[in-house]
Amino acid sequence: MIPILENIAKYVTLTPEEQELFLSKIEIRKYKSKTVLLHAGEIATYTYFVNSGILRSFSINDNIMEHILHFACEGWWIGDMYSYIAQKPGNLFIEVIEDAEVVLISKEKQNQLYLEIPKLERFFRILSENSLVAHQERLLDNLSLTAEERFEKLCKKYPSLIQRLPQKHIASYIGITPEFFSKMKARLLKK
Amino acid sequence: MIPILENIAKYVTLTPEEQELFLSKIEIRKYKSKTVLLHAGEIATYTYFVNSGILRSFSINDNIMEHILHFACEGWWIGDMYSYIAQKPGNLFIEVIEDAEVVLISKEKQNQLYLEIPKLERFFRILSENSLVAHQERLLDNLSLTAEERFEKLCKKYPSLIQRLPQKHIASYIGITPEFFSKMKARLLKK
DNA sequence: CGTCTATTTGAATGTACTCAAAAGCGGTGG
DNA sequence: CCACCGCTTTTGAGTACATTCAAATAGACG
Repeated sequence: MIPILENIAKYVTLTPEEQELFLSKIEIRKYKSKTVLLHAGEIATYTYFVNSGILRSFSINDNIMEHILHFACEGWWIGDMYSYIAQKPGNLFIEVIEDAEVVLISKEKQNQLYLEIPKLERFFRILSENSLVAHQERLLDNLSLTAEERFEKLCKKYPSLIQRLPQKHIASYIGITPEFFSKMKARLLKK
Repeated sequence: MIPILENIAKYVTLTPEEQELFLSKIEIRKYKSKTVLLHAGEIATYTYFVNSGILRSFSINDNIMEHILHFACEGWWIGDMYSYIAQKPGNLFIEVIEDAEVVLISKEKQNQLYLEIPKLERFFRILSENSLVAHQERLLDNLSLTAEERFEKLCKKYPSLIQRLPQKHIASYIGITPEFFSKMKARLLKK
């Protein structure tokens, strides 16, 4: 079974014809690690679904510090939502962390799909709602937990993903410097 | 014009009949300041749209510290999205900050509306997407900016709302203690 | 094998927190 | 109308969590 159709099937049921139509609108591409699919300042043309590998989205402030918004491995969606929906230059980079096979949906094709398969409107509504809930939780975690607690929570939530990420990226995701992350880790191991 | 219909009209066009149907599914209630519309631990039955006044959503950790997720004044939506979509006990409180008139939509009625007026599926998709973008930006702000910068950004973004909020709530929203907020404010005034 | 990047370690620093106490303010009842 | 009570805001001292900068070490990859 095609992963992206499985993903859609979690929330809405497409007929075989609809599935065919959907597949005719998407592209599948492979990317090597470190490839940048979207640069800050560009207008996002695509939303991405990951078949294999890992992607990340991040912003850079003062041309120095990277801050990771999101990771996406197998079965996850990723993109610069702001730029994609507003069709204005965004602040996010989308980059490959681990060699990846990615499904691309263009804004244009997605709008066609909304009209041709109204069920997809529901699907992407549910997707947005779930993502919103996750971001709200993460926001509250950042407001209320220490770096150590945020790290432990992340480990419990995505144990297998953590092991595939360089720790500077984990540090960036939970909002601390790589140096502090290293010290924190040493402290945790002593327990 | 009825505010909530105006809000919907921003993104989708309802026929007069659809508007009537929509209005038949909602409730309008008035609440005094400090009323709690939803307690943590309860299952959220409603999503709220604010006609007048101000509401806030927040969580409490360790039974001590409050952390504000969201404010909503005239024309804004608010609720415990997690609890509402999962229909499980949530972690958020929804409370009135300033005497308010609120439109309530129940989960049940909303599901009916999705079937009766598919355009609303689109409307709430767009609403979720916009909210997601706002939360992503706030998350990145919390990762990359100092409390002072977050405060200045908030002031620029919602100048009129700020003036209606007690500063302990602003402090909580940007993720600092009321004491530190007070000191920070004194520092900013000296400039 | 060498180069480049990631991680570790340490010292000094900064941002924000905790606790405590005082001052300010707002609403309520007498 | 004012006095009081409770809550919010301010101020200060001491502390904790996390950063910066620098340098050493370890790892990854061509």
